[in-house]
Amino acid sequence: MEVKNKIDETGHERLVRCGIRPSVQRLAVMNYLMENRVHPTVDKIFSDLYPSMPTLSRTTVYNTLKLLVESGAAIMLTIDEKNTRFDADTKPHTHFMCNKCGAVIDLNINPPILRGNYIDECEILNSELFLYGYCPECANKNKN
Amino acid sequence: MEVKNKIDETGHERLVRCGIRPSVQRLAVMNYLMENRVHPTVDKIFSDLYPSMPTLSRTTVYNTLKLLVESGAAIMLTIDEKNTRFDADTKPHTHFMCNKCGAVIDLNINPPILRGNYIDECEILNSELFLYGYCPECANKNKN
DNA sequence: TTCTACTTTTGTAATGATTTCAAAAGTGAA
DNA sequence: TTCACTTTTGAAATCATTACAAAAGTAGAA
Repeated sequence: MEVKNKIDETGHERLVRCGIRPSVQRLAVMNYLMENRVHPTVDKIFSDLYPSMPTLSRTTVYNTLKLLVESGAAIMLTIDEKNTRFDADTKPHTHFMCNKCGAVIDLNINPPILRGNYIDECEILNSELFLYGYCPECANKNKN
Repeated sequence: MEVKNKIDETGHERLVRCGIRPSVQRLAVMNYLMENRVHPTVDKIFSDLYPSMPTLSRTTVYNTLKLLVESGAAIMLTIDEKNTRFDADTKPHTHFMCNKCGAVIDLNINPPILRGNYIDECEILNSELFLYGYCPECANKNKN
């Protein structure tokens, strides 16, 4: 079985590879994303980093995440209607969101890779497969 | 070839079938969605209906769309990061958004139907396949 | 080292979508 | 017609995100 979420780069290496100058703040956000694979929201990232970086600004987190996504160092997920979420895993994979607790989880099924195809004359560049339902914990609670 | 977006119900029938009392405003929103299959945003729906219903409130459009989605009379799409979009077609189908002009289009490919399956112990209730790229018009413009 | 130009961060204010809420209007049955 | 209930309305509040300009940081040249 494939190792899930394997990362063979440090945050610093990822930034440099993607052409991003590694400032303290950018490194903190990049490392946070690589170490916390729960698809965190902006607010989660900010409030987790803030205690150890009390001068950190929310705007910087927004700026940095935008830069990471534009440079291909992370991806943005719109699976959660309420908040944008971010993921350091840039390889195509499938996401699941629990309707009850809101957790966003990576699933071990491959999404259809359609990049480069034309469907109904539309040129496909990328695809997202989002699944919704109950996560293992909430599915169990539901049975009782 | 399958007829795309075939509708065999009136807006009134759809509301009743879904257990929604058909007020003037609800009927207007339901009919608008059934007649305008472009996955409109809340604001688009409101501003198109407003001229012929000058007492209509934006809040009513929000309330009504929420009710339609909860009752299964429409679906909500998070394909567009900026605005929630709505679709009267509740059958599983695939959506495409143009990276350039922002148009959201139905595609003639079937998304994987996973309802009822368990994947990585997650109970799947529904799925969304979102594709991004260039729509026919924008793909052509790109070539010049 | 100091100067200078450039990049990045910061905090506040603005924006825009959505929700809250309570009053007003509408509806339907007795 | 009254009464209880549902729905609509519009204003205010909320919340995520963006704009912006000042402050801070950085790095190379003199």
